[in-house]
Amino acid sequence: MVWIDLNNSQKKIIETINGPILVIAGAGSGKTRVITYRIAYMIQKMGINPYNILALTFTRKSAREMKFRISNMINSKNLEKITLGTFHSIFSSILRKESHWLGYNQNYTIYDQKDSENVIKKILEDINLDISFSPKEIRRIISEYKNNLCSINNGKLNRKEIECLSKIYKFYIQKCHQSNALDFDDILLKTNHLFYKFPNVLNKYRNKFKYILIDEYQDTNLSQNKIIKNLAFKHQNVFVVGDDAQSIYSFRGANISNILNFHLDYKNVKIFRLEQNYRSTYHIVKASNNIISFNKNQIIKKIWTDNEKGEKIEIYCAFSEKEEAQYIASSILSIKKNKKLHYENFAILYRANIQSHIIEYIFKEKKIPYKIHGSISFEKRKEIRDLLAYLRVISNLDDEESFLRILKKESSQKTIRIILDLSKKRKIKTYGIIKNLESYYHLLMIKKKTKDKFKQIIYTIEKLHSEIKIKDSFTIVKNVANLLLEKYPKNYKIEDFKPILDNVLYHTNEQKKLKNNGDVSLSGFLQKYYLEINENSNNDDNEKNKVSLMTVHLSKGLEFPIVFITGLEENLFPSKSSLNKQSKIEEERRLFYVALTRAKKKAILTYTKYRFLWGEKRKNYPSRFINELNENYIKIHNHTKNFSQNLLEKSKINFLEKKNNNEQRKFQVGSKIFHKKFGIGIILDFQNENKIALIKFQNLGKKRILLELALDKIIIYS
DNA sequence: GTTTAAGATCTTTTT
DNA sequence: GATCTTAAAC
Repeated sequence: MVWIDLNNSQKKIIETINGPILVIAGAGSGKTRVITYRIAYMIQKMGINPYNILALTFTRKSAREMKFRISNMINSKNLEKITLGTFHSIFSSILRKESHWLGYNQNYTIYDQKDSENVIKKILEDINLDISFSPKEIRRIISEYKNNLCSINNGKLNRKEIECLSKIYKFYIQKCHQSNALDFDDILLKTNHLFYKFPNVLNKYRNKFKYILIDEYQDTNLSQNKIIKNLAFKHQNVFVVGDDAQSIYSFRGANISNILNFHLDYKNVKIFRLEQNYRSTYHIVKASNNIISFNKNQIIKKIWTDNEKGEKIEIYCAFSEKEEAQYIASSILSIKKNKKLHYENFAILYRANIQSHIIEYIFKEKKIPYKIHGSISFEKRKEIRDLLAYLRVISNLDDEESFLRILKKESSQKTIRIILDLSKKRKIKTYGIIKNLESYYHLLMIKKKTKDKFKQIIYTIEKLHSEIKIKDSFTIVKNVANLLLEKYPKNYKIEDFKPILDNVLYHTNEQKKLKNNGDVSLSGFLQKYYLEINENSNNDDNEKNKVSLMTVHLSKGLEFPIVFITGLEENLFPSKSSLNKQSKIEEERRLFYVALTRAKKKAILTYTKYRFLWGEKRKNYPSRFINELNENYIKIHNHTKNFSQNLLEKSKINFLEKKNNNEQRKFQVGSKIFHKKFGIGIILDFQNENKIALIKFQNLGKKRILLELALDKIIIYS
C-alpha cells in the first residue's frame, strides 16, 4: 500500500481505528481518500476481517466511486466481503433476509415516489376529505414523518390538517402492507422496527458490523442516525466523515444536527479536522470560501490551500440555452486543444435534470462524446415502466400498483373504475377479482373481448410466477420483454428494453460468479434495480473518456479539472421554490459551493438572458451567487460585458438592496401571502423604493400596504 | 366500449 | 414541455 500521498493529519485519522470518530472535512481535503485508505489499512495492516466492516454512503454514485477506489488497493475477495453501499440498498438486503419477522414476504416490491403518489391519489378518491394538500405534498409530509421516526416536525400544520393526514397515513401504510410493498423511507423505518423489536436480530448484526464507516454524515436523517446508533452500541467503532457546508439533502430529511450532536450520541468522541484543500487552485478555494461565508448557519472552518493561483473563474452570459450549450461545446474543444486534456477531464453541472437535453443535442451535433450520470427515475421511460410493472407483479402477486398499471393498458378507464369500486366494496384486491373473473363477471359490465384479455394476462402472470424459483432473472426479464414485443408490436421496440436487458444480464452474470451462485432471483434483481443500479451500469471501456453531465447533487464527492456550472439564474439556481425561505437559499448556496469546489483547475459559470423552460420563454436575472463572488477571483467574459452589463449591474443593485434589507428579501413579486386582517393575496409590485407593496387580495381587490408596519401581520406561504 | 384529441396542471435535487 | 385527466368522436 502506498502512503506517500497522505499528510500527517490524514495518516493519524487512518491509523485511529477504535472508538467513535468524527472527521470534519472541508471540500477537497481528501475525505474519500481517508475513508478508502482507512478501510484498506484496517484489512491489510490491522488484519481486520472485511466481513466485519460496514461502509455506508448516500448516493449510488458515491457507493460505486468508493468501491472502485478500494478495489485499487485490496484484492477482490476481500472487497466482496465488505458490506458497502447506500443506506437504502444495504438495509433493504437485510430486510429481505429478515422480512419474516415483520410480516413481510421477502419478495416485497419497492415503491418509488410515483407509486406512493398513486396510492395516495386513490386513498383521496376513496375517502372524502376536506384537505388542501396535493398527493405530492402529502407524500412529502408522510416521508418527513417516517424519516423523523414517526414524529411531526412541522409546526406549520394545524390540528385539523394533522387529523386528516393521520387518517390518510393509516390507509397508506395499510395499502402498502397489503401490497407487500415498502417505500424508500420504509426501508429505514422498518429496519429500525426490526432492531427495536427483535434484539436477537439486532445482536446478530451488532456482532457482524464491528466497524462502521459513514461518508457524507451531514446528509443523514434521524432514521439513519438511529440505525447506526443501535448497530454501533456494542463496539462503538463508528467513524463518520462530513462537512456541514456540503449539506444539500435537507429535502430528504437530512439534519445537520446529526453532526453537531455526534459527541452527545457517543462517548469519548475523537474529533479531527481536515482543512487543507488539495484539489483546487487558490482562486477557486478563495472564491468558494467567500461564497459560503454568506450563510449564517455554519460551522466556521478555515479552508486553505498551498496550490497555485490558477486562472480566474470565468463568467459567460449567453443569449439562450442553446447558445449556452454551444459556448460550452466550443470552450471544451478549445481548452482541450490548448491544455492537451481529454474529454473525461470536463464536467457540466446543472441544477435540474431537464437542462441536460439541449446540451446533449448540441454535443451530438458537434460530435462531443458525453455521458449522462442520472438517477434511474429519469431514464425510466414509459416502456420500461410497463415492463417493470409485469416483472413486479410476477415477483410479488400482491403488488396492487403494478397490477393496476397492467390493467390500465388493457382496458378503459371506466372498466378500471368499476373494478376498483367492486374491489373497495368487497374488500378484495383487484388481482383477486380478475383472477376469479367468472364469479364477478355479472357485476362487471365488460365485454367478452376484455374478459378474454384479462384471462390471458392472469394466465401469463401465473405461469411466469411459477417459474421465478427455477429460472434466473435474466431469463425471466427476457421472456417478459419478448412477450410484450410479440403482443404489442406497435407499442414497443426491442431498443426500448435494451437498457434493462443489459442491466439484468450484467447483474445475473455477476451473481453467478459469486459463491453459491449469488442471488439470481427476479426479486433480487428488482431490488438492485430500484436501489443500486445506476446509469449504464457496466464498467465497459466505451464509457471512458467522455464529458460528464450531471446534476450538482450527483457531483458531490467527485472532481474534474474543468467544470462548467450552468444556468446560474435567479429562479433556476437558486431554484424558484427556494427564493422565499432563508434556510432554503442557504441550502442552494451550499449547493453552489459544492458545484464550485468540484473544479481542480478551472471553473466556468454560465447563465442565459432568455431561457425556454417549462413551456415558456423567460427573461432571466443572473444568479445572486454570481454577484456574491469576490471580484478578485473572477473574470467576466468580454462578450458578456457588452451584452449583459446592464443585467449584471441591475442584479447587483438588487442584490445589495436585498443584503441591506434582510426582511425585504423574503417578499417577491408573485409571492402569495396571508394578511391577518385582509386575508389571502398576491404581491403585484413594489413602490416607493420597495417600502410599499401593491397586493391584490382575493376578496378586497388591490391594496397598497406599507411593509414596515405590516411585517408581523403578513405570512408568506408560497 | 374504445380510441383519440383537447384541456389542465405541474414543473428541483435522490433513495 | 411533459404528463396526466377529462371530453368528445369513433
